[in-house]
Amino acid sequence: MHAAPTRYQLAEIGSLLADPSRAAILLALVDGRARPAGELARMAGIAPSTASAHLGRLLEGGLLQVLEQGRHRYFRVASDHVAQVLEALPLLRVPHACAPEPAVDTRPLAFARTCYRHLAGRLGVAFYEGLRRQAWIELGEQAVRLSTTGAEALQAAGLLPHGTAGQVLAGRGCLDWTERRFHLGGALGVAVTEQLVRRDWLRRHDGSRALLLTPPGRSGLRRLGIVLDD
Amino acid sequence: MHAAPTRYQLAEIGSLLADPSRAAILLALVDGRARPAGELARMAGIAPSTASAHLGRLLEGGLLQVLEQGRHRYFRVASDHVAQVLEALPLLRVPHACAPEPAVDTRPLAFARTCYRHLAGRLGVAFYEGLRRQAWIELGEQAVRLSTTGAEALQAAGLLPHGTAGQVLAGRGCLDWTERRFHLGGALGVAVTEQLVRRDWLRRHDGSRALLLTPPGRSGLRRLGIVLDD
DNA sequence: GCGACACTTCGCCGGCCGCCGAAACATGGC
DNA sequence: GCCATGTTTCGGCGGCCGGCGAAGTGTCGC
Repeated sequence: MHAAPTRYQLAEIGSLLADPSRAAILLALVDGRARPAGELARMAGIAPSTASAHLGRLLEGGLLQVLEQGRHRYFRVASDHVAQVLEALPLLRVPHACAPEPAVDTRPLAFARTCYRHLAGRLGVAFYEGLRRQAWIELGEQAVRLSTTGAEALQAAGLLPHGTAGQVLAGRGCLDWTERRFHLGGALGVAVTEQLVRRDWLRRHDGSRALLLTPPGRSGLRRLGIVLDD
Repeated sequence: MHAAPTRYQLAEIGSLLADPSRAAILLALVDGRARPAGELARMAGIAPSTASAHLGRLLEGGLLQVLEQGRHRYFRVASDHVAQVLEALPLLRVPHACAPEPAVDTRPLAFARTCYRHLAGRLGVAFYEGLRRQAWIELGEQAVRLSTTGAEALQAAGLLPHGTAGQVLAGRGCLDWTERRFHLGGALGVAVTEQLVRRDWLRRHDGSRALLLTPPGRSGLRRLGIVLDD
């Protein structure tokens, strides 16, 4: 069972986030990819020795996982939960009244990108809406499930990974910070997004979280009843 | 619009949580009550001057609000969002595999308590289930709404505050750390819980978050179709 | 008005922590 | 084996921050 949090637990988590360099490392990892220590040091703008210390603390604190491969050590966030909280935390300071400014449209990022490891941006919202309109997903308390017809449709389109036919994949609505609307997150969102990339409907834009919609992807999505307004 | 979080924003939030005394202050306030500075100093075990500095920082950082009343200053958390995140943060360290231990039943707290300012514990879960079974609430992506029949039923039972007849009160499913099931949170949960206390169906146990179910409360809830299994 | 009280501001101290460079350690390629 | 590369360990430095008590500001009650 979860105990009620103590001041020390809370402070320890806080300490892990409290340093700009550690925060930079975590933010570099929210896209879900695993990166080696040296690269993270460069991204955070600190010496490798310093980064090593930070990574050790984040590891110890359970926020990161490490994959050892020869002389490299690849780090990634320990769970979706971590990425989710990292994206939600800075919203605390905006006490609800976040004026709906029209916002500069930072093009490719606003159109399609990964949020943690699932599809976000305008395309992510359109995808989610398409699923919902056709009753391919069902909404729960804080979760989203594929309906029977939805599972069949996505399976037929090749958007579900192999061996998940019978499984119940749970997702969650994830609020988009550019669109202010929901898109599909959670394990289901990750699985579908991976398939979209694997089938080359979407292509990763290297060095960025942006995603490029390919021509076959565009027509494939249209066949699935997903409407893009541009 | 929300910008993508920067390392500095994240680090600043982290810094606010990083100190055990500040964490103690925040945890003392998660029940949603407003407390004066001196009391918080005692609860955290620090000198009033030290507490004053901490409270200033938490205020500045937007995590707390202050209500000035004469020579007292009452502090409370700035939003439900803050309390929600405070309860969720320590779960980060448990990397998902939280073994479902039978758990020591810390009696009154497990039966009924406030979580932020809404009803939680076994009674909270039963209440939520009762509403759901009778289709008095409708589930959305991350929100919960009263259905028309639900609004009528709660109104008739006197569990909605005055002047909210026409309003749409939004709630949310809130995962219970003792029950591992959902109960009713958000503005709707707070409003209903306040009415439950005001009508003396529930009574606050002073100095604790525990709530006592009174005999009229027990029969009232039974009339509402809420089943208690004890 | 004049204490009592609640809280804040100020100045000072001590410790923790992040930073780096140098050196050590490990791995892979030749 | 030997060098190049990736990463960690260690020592030392500097700054930040939390702690307190004393003094200052504001409010209530008589």
